[in-house]
Amino acid sequence: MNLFTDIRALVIDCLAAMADEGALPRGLDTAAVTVEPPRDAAHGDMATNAAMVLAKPAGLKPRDIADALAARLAGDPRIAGAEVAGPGFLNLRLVPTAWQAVVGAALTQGKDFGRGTLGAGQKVNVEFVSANPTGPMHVGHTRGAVVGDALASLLAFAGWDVTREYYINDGGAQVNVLARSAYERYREANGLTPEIREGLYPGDYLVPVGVALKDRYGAALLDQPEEVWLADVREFATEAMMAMIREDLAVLGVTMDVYSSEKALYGTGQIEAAIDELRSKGLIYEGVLEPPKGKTPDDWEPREQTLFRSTAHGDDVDRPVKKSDGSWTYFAPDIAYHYDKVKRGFDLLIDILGADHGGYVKRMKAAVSALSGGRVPLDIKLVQLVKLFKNGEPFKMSKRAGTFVTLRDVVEMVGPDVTRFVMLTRKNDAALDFDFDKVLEQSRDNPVWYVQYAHARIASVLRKAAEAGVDTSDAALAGADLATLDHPAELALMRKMGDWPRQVEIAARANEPHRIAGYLTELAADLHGHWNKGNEETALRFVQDDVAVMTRKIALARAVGVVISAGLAILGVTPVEEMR
RNA sequence: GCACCCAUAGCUCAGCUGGAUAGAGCGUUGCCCUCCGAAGGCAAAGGUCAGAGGUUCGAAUCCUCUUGGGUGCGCCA
Repeated sequence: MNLFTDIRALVIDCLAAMADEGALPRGLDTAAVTVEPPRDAAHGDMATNAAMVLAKPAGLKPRDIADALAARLAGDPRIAGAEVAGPGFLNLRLVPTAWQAVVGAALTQGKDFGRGTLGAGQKVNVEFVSANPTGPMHVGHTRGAVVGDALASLLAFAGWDVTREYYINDGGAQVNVLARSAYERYREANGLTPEIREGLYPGDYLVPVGVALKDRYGAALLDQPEEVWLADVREFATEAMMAMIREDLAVLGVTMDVYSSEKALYGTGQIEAAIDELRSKGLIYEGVLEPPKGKTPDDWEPREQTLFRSTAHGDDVDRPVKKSDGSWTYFAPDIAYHYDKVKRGFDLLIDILGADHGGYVKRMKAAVSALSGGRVPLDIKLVQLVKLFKNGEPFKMSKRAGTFVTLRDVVEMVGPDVTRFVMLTRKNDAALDFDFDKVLEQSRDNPVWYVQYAHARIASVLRKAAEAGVDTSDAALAGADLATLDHPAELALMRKMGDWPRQVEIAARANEPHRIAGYLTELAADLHGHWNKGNEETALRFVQDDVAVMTRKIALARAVGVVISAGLAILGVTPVEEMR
């Protein structure tokens, strides 16, 4: 149930009825009509802009439309009052039972409360992490992983058919570097001194890979030329890295539906097919690119290349798909990969990338636009970097070459729940400060703690109520008589809960899971505020002497708890029953 | 040089994809605190939404330009 869409539908119905009676012209476009909570709660429960939006096309004064609409809306049993305000806003007040029904809905629907139909079952592919399989995941990947996973959950909750996907960059030069690095560790495992030359990966996470290589090959690969061992070692090392990455993701609570391999695109004709598809649309040609103005590389020389006419689909310059030696650029397999996603029938593609890939956005959108004939939108979310702090001081791990702050480090220090929540407190395109101490702090300004504390408090009163003989099952609470739950503070809390389905929709529409974290923080603040009011006004407390009274109060508390846990579920955070 | 992102209270940030008097937290100031669960509560002060134009009934939000920061710019992915 979404009270806001319900009331909006009512408004639209009333407008249609007014048109039938000649009070409004027929055929007005009502798409811009909104029903939202007013900025100032004193204005009422909901506000609609209908009169202002329609005034011009209808050739009427906003005031006149608003008056007529108000009169008509007042006839609905859910509407307790409708008054015109400001430039033509129509402020609505709902009868208490309308809000009390939100509590009932939360209790009956449980974790499904707020689930929406915005996605209408359409297929969306969320590609995220896609870290090179050359080492453990670091903090930057962590944020991408969390944002992608939460976005996927959010879209699923909003009615999309979601696929979580990881693209393994196992086809480029960097996996050869990995192989050479692993080979040195293999030599080391055989008692030789490794030669970690400049440009190789020095991290000691490859030491066990070297040992494993020795277990498999013994000394057979020693003193052999690279041609002999490169492919085998590369495959072995890549698999080892992917196993490690999967474990890292598991630690964070992320499970992918599909792992796609770049390497698998080579030699199968898929890249050629994708480029041919573009060629058939006249978007592939041989040409020479201009050097970028103001920053000409030292070794620049004009070169004829195979180019994709991405400018025909909104890019700034055309992009090469083949290197000068005739091999594919990294862009070519990416085109093929996205072509594959289009062919798999997705209605929407989302890529989560690091902000350093910003220059990549336009060309990829151009490619998807061209390959899908404009059918499939590609939304690319750039995730900004995470700045680590410890006690307010910038935090760096030991300077030893090859060591950096890994996903594993972060999760081991603060736990997956805190990691995830904090990563979702900022919009993806803004840099995030992550302070190892502050995220564990038990205080008002730590949103993780604040939201969890609210949930724990609710769990606490539920336990108390159960001890006092209240049946605290959701089914029983849903049957409580809520009619007397009409204190302004209680109704305010219900209004906040009633906004939950709407927040889900807003967040899903914008592909912005961080909004869920923001909403939960607000809901927690309201719960705590309500709790504090109970200190003065005992009638507002959840725990009451009279069992019947307590049952209704507990129903309200539990309903808030349901919304918090539904929200946390989207973020992938486990709600706690008690604070320790 | 070009492209993309960012700029909101002293600090850290929200801000419903155009709505009413721009909101929280921290910090500051002043009161109150044996209260279901302690890790506080209430209130006040604090703003040229970087700047200038424009679109609109209405702009922090959209467009243009300027300033200041970040990222990227053929044969790396």
